[in-house]
Amino acid sequence: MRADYVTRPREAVAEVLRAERRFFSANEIHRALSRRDAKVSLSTVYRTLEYLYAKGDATVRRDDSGESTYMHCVPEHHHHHAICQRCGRVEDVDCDAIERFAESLRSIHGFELDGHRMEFLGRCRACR
Amino acid sequence: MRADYVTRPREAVAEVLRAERRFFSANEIHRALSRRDAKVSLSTVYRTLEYLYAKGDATVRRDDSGESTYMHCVPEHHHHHAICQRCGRVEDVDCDAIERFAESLRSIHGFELDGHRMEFLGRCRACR
DNA sequence: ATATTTGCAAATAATTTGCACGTAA
DNA sequence: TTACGTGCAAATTATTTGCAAATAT
Repeated sequence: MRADYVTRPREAVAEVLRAERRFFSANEIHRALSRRDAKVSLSTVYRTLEYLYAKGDATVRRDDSGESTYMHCVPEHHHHHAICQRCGRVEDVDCDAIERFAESLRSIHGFELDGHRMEFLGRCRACR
Repeated sequence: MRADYVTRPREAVAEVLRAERRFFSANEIHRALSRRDAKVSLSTVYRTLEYLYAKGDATVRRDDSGESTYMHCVPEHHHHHAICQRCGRVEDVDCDAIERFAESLRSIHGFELDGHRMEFLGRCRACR
């Protein structure tokens, strides 16, 4: 893993990410920083996102167009996301029932489970 | 949508897809065809996959590296996939309970649901 | 005949990499 | 000081597109 140097570009990228609870593409972050004083090269944005992800400070998600998008996060228990298709805001969805169901796959299909992934797409309360 | 001309490239791509119940990348299909007599250009493979998808004869999935992968399918009810991480074989997972849970999101989070996506990753019975 | 697909080469778009230079520790 | 991050330009990878030639109807 990369060393934990505290640098201006890293702080700048992390700040953009922390500003809103939604997924950002490398490009969005790059453009956001270009608008302000804080110019950071696109490749550094990519490297920083990778770094933050490795550190556990960000989650990744491939959107439908295949772009990687990143969201700030704090290390926490396993959960799923409800993503608003209008404002992009992300809500966490906890559900032990789903976890239990996932486990039951083993008996239903003889499927040894390593992991699972779920996403709920729709409109949040505010955007409805 | 594209017209339903029956052509050698289309038949060839569909044949590869039908041969195994797993997701194929455009490249895999292209290489598979190159090995045999049936050479088809990579761009045609892409166009054909898009065509098959539009027709409802294939499903798409972005794998973790961001590549689009396609699997042959027949029009059927909504379900989820259990994907073997070793052989790539895909099993369908039906679960009304999960559907109901997804719907309940509306009351739990005030989230108006358009759709949801789930994937189970692990080892199938044969690969365990 | 004529609409449509195909192959090829060139264009895009997202991402990665090599390397000289700047900077945090 | 010196190990490590940064910027830039070039490379890579997946995918798309324009267009003339081939083919299905």
